[in-house]
Amino acid sequence: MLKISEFSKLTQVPTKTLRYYDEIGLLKPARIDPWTGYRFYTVEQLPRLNRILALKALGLSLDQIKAMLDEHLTAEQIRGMLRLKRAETLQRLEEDQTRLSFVEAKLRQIEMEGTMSEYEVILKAVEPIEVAGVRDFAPDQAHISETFGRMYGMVMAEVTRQHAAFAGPSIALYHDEGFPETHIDIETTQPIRGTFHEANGVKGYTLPAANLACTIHRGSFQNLGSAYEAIMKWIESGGYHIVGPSREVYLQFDPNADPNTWVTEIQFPVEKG
Amino acid sequence: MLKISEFSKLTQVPTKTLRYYDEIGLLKPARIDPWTGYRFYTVEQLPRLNRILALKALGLSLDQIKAMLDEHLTAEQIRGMLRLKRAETLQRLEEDQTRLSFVEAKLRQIEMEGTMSEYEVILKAVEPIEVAGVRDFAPDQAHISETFGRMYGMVMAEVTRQHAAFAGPSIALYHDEGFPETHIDIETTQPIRGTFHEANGVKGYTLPAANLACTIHRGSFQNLGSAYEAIMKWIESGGYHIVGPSREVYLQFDPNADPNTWVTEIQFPVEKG
DNA sequence: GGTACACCTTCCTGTTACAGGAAAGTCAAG
DNA sequence: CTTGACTTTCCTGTAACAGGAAGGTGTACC
Repeated sequence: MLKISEFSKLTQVPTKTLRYYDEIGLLKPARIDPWTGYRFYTVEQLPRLNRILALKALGLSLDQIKAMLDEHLTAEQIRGMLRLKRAETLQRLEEDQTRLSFVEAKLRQIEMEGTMSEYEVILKAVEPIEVAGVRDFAPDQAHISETFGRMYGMVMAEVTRQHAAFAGPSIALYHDEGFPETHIDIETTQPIRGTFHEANGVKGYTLPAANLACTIHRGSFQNLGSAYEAIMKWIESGGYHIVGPSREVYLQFDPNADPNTWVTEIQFPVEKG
Repeated sequence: MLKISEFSKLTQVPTKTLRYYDEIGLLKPARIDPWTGYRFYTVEQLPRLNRILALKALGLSLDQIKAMLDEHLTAEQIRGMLRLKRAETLQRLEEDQTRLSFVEAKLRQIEMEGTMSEYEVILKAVEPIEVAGVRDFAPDQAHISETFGRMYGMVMAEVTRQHAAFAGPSIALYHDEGFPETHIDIETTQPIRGTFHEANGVKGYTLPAANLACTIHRGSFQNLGSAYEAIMKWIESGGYHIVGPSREVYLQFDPNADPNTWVTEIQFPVEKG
């Protein structure tokens, strides 16, 4: 018969933990003095405690351990729990690996620039988006904004004509990889709710679901470049690659207002590996 | 001005989380209607939220993020936090790797044997232990127990003669690697408290601190073999290796009692890699 | 026999980053 | 005016304990 502190010294398990295991019924003392309430353990309880510690080292929860020890599960059930745990561990492993490369990238960046970056890139999964839109070529970089305006006007006219309800800020897509000088393949869309019929060159369709690497840019479009750079760096340092056209979401855009009030989100569909 | 659910849809962050961030002062709404209490956000707050999410993705706590954003730390402090996080992540990564190999080993074992094993092996770190002991050779396997008895008698006699206080169950050490047939290098020790002077062939010294792979065996010493096997398998599957003599701790041993009551812990000092 | 000190008990709080849900007030559409 | 979608605050629960308070116990020592 060992007092709790003796058992604790023997097993390296703190008394707090032993009392907790008693409380949740995972490891009851061999005897409890009914008068003083003192807990007494025996060396015969060591194998059980060892089993508990071993299963805990595998990452199982105390609830699971209790089930494994007390409700003598079938081998199949135990296999199931272990397979699940294996999958979880594997996933956490991969997450931690990307986390590690991001931390290291951020460290390098701070070493270089001496400060936190202006743009923070995050990954988000978006659902498919129903839109009305047009896709066309801008003749060259100098006429992008003009072409855009024309395309956007077409979309707006048709959306209002069909009384379609807006379902969020408008989104532009850039289908080229890189930044070609001429024949720039761009697309202007407006998310809508409800049905939409193709008319006057404006089509109704759905932007696919995607995992997007995103960042937010504030101010005029002239300085979008560094936002794009930040995303590129992020994609590279996380081991991702681009799997579709980039998007620009015009969260706040009024051509008549001060460009400093404009807010744009830049998004690149990416995949791991 | 966006209501909380609109901001939530825009950012993919649940309203619960936004309210929580408000509560802890991490992201206050741009305006709170003083009459209704409704929270209102603006797109200008997106960059801050993005920064929060990006830092969270690096594994930083909300407290740390708050400090980074609000108490504009020096670049040096930020570097420190990131370096710490890098170290933590790296460690978790390694832990998860060994955890994964253990889970896989256990899975294989269950596939083979169809049940949980009798012996569970755990790793524990032990402090140095002051002992009185003798080391000698047993002529062959058949005379181990006899030699042991003689050595143990010597130790006990000298410990009681010097009035040294016992400090735990006695420990045997096996210095050979493998199991030689003759000239077996064994050591018998008794942990004690206080000073001890070498006399009659019994020395006082200290067993070194170590990381030990341990398991508990119940019953007579004849069946110790499978306990040793279990530890060996564990050591191999975890990528450890043996770095010193194995120990047997006689937690409960009375030669006159039923051997089924005996409890022995087997320990191998190990290191990673 | 008293006392100091180590040890034991129960009970309460705090940890992290929210999730679930109840009760009650608010807003816009039909 | 009603309905339904939203909003608020507040309470509880999560996992596995750690820290500490208040009060009872055991024993060694003077």
